[in-house]
Order: sequence, then structure tokens, then C-alpha cells
Amino acid sequence: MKASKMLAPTLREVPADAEISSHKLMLRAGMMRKVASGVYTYLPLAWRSIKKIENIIREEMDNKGGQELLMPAVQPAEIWQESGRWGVYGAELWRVKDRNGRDFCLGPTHEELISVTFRNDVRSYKQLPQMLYQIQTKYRDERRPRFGLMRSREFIMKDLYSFDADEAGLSVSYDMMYDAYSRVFSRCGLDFRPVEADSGAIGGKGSHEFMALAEAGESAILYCDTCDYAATDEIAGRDPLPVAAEEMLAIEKVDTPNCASVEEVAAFLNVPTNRIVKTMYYKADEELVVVLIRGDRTINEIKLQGLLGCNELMLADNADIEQGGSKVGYLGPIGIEGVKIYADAEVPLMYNVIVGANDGERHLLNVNYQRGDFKIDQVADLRYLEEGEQCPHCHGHLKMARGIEVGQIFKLHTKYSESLHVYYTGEDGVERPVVMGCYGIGVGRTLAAVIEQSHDDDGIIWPMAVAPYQVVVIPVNDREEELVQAAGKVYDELTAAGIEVVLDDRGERAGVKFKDADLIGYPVRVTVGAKSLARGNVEVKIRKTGEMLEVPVAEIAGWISDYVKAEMAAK
RNA sequence: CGAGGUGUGGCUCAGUUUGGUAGAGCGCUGCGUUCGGGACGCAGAGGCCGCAGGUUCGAAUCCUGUCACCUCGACCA
Repeated sequence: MKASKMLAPTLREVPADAEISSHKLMLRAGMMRKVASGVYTYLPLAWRSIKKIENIIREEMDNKGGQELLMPAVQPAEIWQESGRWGVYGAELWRVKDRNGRDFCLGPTHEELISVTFRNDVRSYKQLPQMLYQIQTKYRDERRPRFGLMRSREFIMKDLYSFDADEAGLSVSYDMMYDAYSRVFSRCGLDFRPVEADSGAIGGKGSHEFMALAEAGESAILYCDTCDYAATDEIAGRDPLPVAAEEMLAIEKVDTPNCASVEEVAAFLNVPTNRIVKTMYYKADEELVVVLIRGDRTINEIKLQGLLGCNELMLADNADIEQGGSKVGYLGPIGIEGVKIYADAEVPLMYNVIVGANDGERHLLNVNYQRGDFKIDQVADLRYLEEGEQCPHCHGHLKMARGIEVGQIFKLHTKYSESLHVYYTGEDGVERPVVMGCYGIGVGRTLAAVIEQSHDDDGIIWPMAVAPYQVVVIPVNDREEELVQAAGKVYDELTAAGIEVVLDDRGERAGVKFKDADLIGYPVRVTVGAKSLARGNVEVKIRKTGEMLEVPVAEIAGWISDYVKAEMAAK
């Protein structure tokens, strides 16, 4: 490729709407341009990298027996109504109508469509297992698109669906995908961790997220400093630690004026916040529920939503709560009737706790669940874990990190096969629901994560495997015929050797070319200058190390071929 | 969804308070000088001042509406 012909419009200044490094650099390096909020055009450089990532994914999926197909992005509402998700998916589902007013959506994912496709053509155990995948543009009308490709409304995703006869088969498929995903992200040069995850709106039990570690990441993860436990903070859970028994004292009602928060109550009564139990009212699909949790803990609403199995969960309005002397800030579990009470696992183990009195600005001291002072309908792990806590699996301690979710794998079990009637006939002649799994990779997000993890002040530092081009050749001065000729010859030789190379033949000064080379992030730069050429050499600069060396012109193609091969094999 | 902010040439922004008919730097075109880390001089091109309506002799500037984009927040009793 000749730089003079390449559409790679680099910018000296950063467009005002970019916040994080990967977004800024992709705009500055001339890789993408915004079309609308969360909708982008991928310019040639970005597209080359995306295709490389896609091909890595293809190879790894195919290696596990995956078959590529392509489903439409436009999907009829009927299949979403059939699975029940037309109603529950919410505003994120990008709904459109055709000219006749018929409802469609732009697919955010394809469980429905693959199931419908599969059920018509697969009827026998003899056809199982199967793994089908596609790499395709997905649509999610995010309430808040952000950070370029990190959270966009139109994005490229690889989605694979596994179909097995039974749970054992699903486990095999799941483990294969776990392995394939690890290989994909390693090959892309990412520093990542698979973490235990919640299965969210997709449904089903058993899920891992693949998190690329990065400060700019939108998700928090917890990992153990001793064992290999790692989980998103939405799912990380542990059994409560044992509590030393205490003598249960008599309940006492005290005035606590102007103490509507746990901190204020604790300060007023001069006790630690972990002696208090918070009483929270939630509205779960219009049903009012109460949740009890230790005063210094935070309710994890994703866990709560999972427990309740509701579609919508939000804190109740004050008006729904404040009846008969109850007041927000002074709520307690004693005397609640007609509302289900859920409690975090730590609560029933506590002694002599402080709770709101449901009576003006007063609290109760020395309340004991174990004495029967109040009731709990269901106990469950409902809180966020905190940094520094003991690991749920060992004696190590938890640390927190931020990550970019580049992939997630789910065991769907029979959730969709039952609702969408994907059944097969077993060897014994009995019809059973197919056991499914689904597995996604955000391709653009993977690209953004690579840049987020691998850049410096000057620009992108591409891992060889996903670099748009492997090498740039720069004649230092375009008016010296000898240099131009030598650079052209190097370019031809590298091209002939199968190297992906750009010749910077633009009539720019050397400084401009060097700046652009660093910004675009070619892993290797070959500089053809008068001094070294007089010695029969060209200069090689390695982007990621900054290392410079001279290589004889006659050996350059071989040298670069070896280097590229070594780098591709390294990760 | 709620709150705040911003829309002026391809990019970054000034001008709006105090209405008088549009500017700078970068980028782009041409010529010349330069030429190993974003050179310099000269001459140019390029703007429905987001859009619609209103006030006014006159609106980028004031008023109303609208759209787009950005940021923050997601409520702990």
C-alpha cells in the first residue's frame, strides 16, 4: 500500500467528543469517524484490524467444530413475542416497523432466530451436538452510548450457539468455548481474565465474562490475591463469616432525631455502622418487597433481581412506604405485614442490632432475629463484596480491578428451547428440549480494548497479530532519488515476501511521517536514510520497545519476515 | 429517564454579556525557500453561525420552539 493513496486521515488535534485513549487514538489515527451517537464508519485501517480479529475468531471457532452462517439483522417481532422477550427487553431493543406497520427489531442478539432456524431442521439426537456461529452487526439502542467502540449502538459481534442433547453435552461445549475464547484473546494480545458472571437478561445459569483489564473499563471485577477466583462484582458471593454469640438484650426504643442515614444513626448512637440493619423497600414489577442488609453493606440489585425473578426492580417511592408512622430513614422489619421480607445472609446471624422503629424519628436497639423479634421470608446473598474481604474460596483477600467485557459465555440450558419449542427425538424415541449455550465476542470492543491496553503518548502500539499493517517503509527525503529508489525496492521485496507493508511516499517531511507512523502504530518502521544507506543499511525501529538497529539492505526482507513470524507466534 | 453543557469552514476554538452583516490556529490549493521528529514566507479556496419561527431598520449575538451532540446521575432508608 502506498501511503499517498491510503485513506488514513490522521488528526493533530483530538476531536472534542472523545474521552478515553482508545477512542481518541482511533479518531486521531484516521481509523474511524462518527456518523451518529454510537454509530461509526470504520475507515480502512480499522477495518483491516477488525478483519484480522474476526479471522482469529473464525479459526478458533472452526477449530472447535463451529460452523459459520449468517442470519439477518432484521427480525420479526413474532419470534421475540414467542420467547417473551419482546415485552421484557425494554427500550434497548431497537424496534422498527415496515411499510405495512408490522413490527420488527434490529437484532441485539440471536437466540430467538437461531432457535427458530434450528427447530425446523434438526429433529434427531443423531444431528446433535451442533455449534453454529456468525459474525454480524448487532443493534442495541443504549441509553447512553459512550467511549467510541466501547459502548456503541451498532457493533460487530461474533455469536455462537451450541445445541446439545443433555447437560453433560452442554458442559463439553461450554468448556470448549471457554478454551477457544482464551485462545482468541491471547492471540489478540490482550491481558484478560475470565470471571464468573451473572447471566443477566440472556438468562440461564452458568456464565463467564472475559474481561480485558483496563482502567477505562466499565465493569468492576473482584479477584483473589491467592487463588484463581475471579468474578464480576455483580455475582461475587460468599457465605457469611460466623459471628460470636452475644447475650440477647431487651429491646429498647430511642429517639434518633435527624438521623435518616445509617452514618448519622451510627454517629448519634456512637456505634459502628455494622451494628445497624438497613430496611429497604423495593418495587419488583409493581410488587412491594422489603430487603434487610447490614448497615455498612450495599445491596447488589442484580443479585436481588435474580432472586426475585422480576423484570424491573427499583427502590420504592416514599409515598408507597410512609404509612402509619413509618418514615424513610426510620424503617425497620418489626411489624411489617403483607410484604415479603428478604434478607442478606449476614442479617440473621447478627445479635442486638439497631433497626428503624417504624414510629417517627426513632430506632430500636437490641433487636434479635434469633429470638424471633422479626421474620424473614427468604435469606440469600444479596450484597456487593468489598475489596480486602476474605476470598470466598480460600484464605486470600479480594482485590478489585476494572475491565472491559470483551466476551461472555452462557449456559442457557433449556430456557429458549422450551419457550421456542426446540425439541429433538432421543434414541429412546422420547422428545426432549435441546440444551443450549450461547457465546459472544464484541469484535469492535476487542479492538478498542487492545488499543486501551497498548498505547503511549505518541499513539497506538499494535500487537503484530491485529496490526492493520505490519511494517511502514519511510524514505527520509522524497527528493533524493537514491533514497526513493531504495525505499521502493525494500517495499517491493517486503511485499513479495508476503509482509503487509505501507510505503510512505507522501511528499511530507520526515518528521510528519515519523509522527504518523507512531500514531498509527505500525509494529515495525523501516527508515531509508542517506547515512545508513551509504553503509549499505536501512534502519529498523520496533514500535513497542523503541529499539533501533541497522540491517543490511540485502537482508531486510528476511529479517522482517523472521521478526513478524516470531511476533505472531509470541502471543 | 432526570440534571447540566455545547452547536460558528475538514479539526480545535474566539466572537454572543453591550445587535451593525464572521475571525484565529491547524488542515486544504498554488508558488518559492526548507528537508531525519508535526518547517517558513507569500497568494488563495472554503462558512445555510444546528434548524424553524419571532423581535428589530438590522440578529451568530435578544426571545420562543425544536433537533443534534457531549458530560454527570442513576435512588442505600
